[in-house]
Amino acid sequence: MSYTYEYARPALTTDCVVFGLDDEDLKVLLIQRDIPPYEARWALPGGFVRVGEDIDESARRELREETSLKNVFLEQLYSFGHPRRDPREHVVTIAYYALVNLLEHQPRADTDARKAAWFPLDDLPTLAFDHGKILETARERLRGKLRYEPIGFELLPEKFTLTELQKLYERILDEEIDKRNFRKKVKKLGILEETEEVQSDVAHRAARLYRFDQKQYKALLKKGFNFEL
Amino acid sequence: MSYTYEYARPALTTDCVVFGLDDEDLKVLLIQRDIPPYEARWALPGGFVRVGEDIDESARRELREETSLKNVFLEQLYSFGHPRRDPREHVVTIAYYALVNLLEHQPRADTDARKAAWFPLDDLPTLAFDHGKILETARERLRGKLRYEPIGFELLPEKFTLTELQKLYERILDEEIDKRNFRKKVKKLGILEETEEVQSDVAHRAARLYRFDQKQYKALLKKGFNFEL
DNA sequence: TCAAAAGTGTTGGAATTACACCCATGC
DNA sequence: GCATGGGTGTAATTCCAACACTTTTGA
Repeated sequence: MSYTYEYARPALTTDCVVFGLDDEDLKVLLIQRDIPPYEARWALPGGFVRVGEDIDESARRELREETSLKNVFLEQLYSFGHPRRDPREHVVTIAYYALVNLLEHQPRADTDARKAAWFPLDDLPTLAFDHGKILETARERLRGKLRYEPIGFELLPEKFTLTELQKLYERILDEEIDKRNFRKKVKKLGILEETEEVQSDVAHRAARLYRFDQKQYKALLKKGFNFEL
Repeated sequence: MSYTYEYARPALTTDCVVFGLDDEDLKVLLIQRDIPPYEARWALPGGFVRVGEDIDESARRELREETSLKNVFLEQLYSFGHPRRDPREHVVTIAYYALVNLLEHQPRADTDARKAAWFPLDDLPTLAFDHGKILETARERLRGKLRYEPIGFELLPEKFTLTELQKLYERILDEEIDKRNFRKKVKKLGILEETEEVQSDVAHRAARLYRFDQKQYKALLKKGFNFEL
C-alpha cells in the first residue's frame, strides 16, 4: 500500500515531554530507541500522526502505546519544523507536554521491546534529534505556567499536604518560599478543599491532606478570578 | 510530478493572524479566497509548507506572497489539526500571529488576483475553515502576552507618544487605565528612550515622542528584570 | 480666547515580606 | 524525652489606586 500526492509533504509527528514528580525530584520520561537513526539513544515518546486523527489524540495514543500512560494532563507545547531536525527527511513535530504523578501513574517500564525510564532533569542523557531543545522549551513553559495556572496539582497525588505543594513550587521555580506566607496565599485562593485525613506512616506529626477543588476553581474563573502563586 | 509515501500523510500548512493598529482600532488582515472551498470567503493568509523549508520561514513566505508584508514581528501561535477542519482532506495547520503598524506597513491590497483587507476585530466577516477559532486564539494570546512581554511596541510606529501607548493597552485589554499611574509605571521600567522630537501637525500641545529601547530591554532581561504592565 | 490634549505628585489603603516559637507524633 | 516536621500571627515596608489642576499649542 502506498500514497501519492501532487506535491511533496513533510512527515508529521507528535512528541511528548512527560514530567513526573516523586519525593526527590522533577523527572522526565524517556524511551530508548531500538532502531536507527540514533539507535540506543534516549528520546521523547512520540510517533507519526495518522490521517483522520486529531493531533491531540495522536499525542495521547502515542503516550498510551509507548508508556501505557492514560488520562493524564496533556497540553500542546510548540511545533518544531527545522528541515534537518531528522536526518532521514523533513519531519515536522507538534510537541506536547504531560504532567503526571510519578507514584500514582507508574508506567509499565517496557511496553514493546523498548525501555522507558525516568530521568531527573539535572542528570539527562544526550537526547536523539532536537529533543533536548524540545525538553528545554517544555521546562520553560512549565515554569511560566506554574505561576498563573493551577497545573502544579497535576504533579501531585489527589490528596497532598501543603508542604508537598510548597516543595513542588520551590523545585520547579528554583527558589525558596516562606512557609507561612505560602500557606496564607494558597489558602486565600479558596481552591483547596481541606479533607478530614492526615498523612499516615510518618515519623513525626502527620500533616493535613488537601485536595484541589476543580469545580470551585472553574466557578471562580467565571467571576474574573485570577490564579497566581 | 508526484510524490509517493508508504503511509498516508496529512497536508501541512501555516496560517497567519496579522494584527494591525491604526488610529481607531485593532484590525486584522484577511484575504478573500478565489477558489473553492469557501470561494469568496475571507480567510487568514497562509499556505502549504514546502519540504525543506522551516515552518517559520514558510509563514514568512506566505505572508510576503499574499500580503507583501516583510520584516514584521512573527511568532508561532498554536497548531490546529482537527481531521475535518478542511473539507477536502486532513490538513494540519501551524498558526502564527504577526504584529504590524498599520500606517508604516501598508500591505499592497491585492497581490495576485486576490483581495486583501483590514477588518476591525469587532466587525468581522464569517471566516473560512476554522479560521475564526484561530483568530480568537490569537486574540487571547495577544491579550495575555501584552502584560508581560513588550510586544505592544510592535504595533506602534518607531516613535510614539505615551498616550498612543496607553490607548493601545486600553484597546487590547479592554479596560481603562489611569493616565498618571500608567506613565509612572512605564517610565520606571527604563526601556523607553525619550527622543528630542515632539508630535507635529496636531491641533493642540504636541506630545513628546518615545522609542522602545530594545538593547536596554535585553540587557535588563539578563539581570532578571521582568517586564510587566 | 478657546478647545484639546499634555503633563505632573500626593496620600490612604492593600498587599507583601520578614521573621520565631510551640505543637503533635513516632520512635 | 527527643527528633522531626506541622502549624500559626504580627509588624514594617512596599506597592498600587485614586484623584484634579496647570500648561502648551494651533485654530
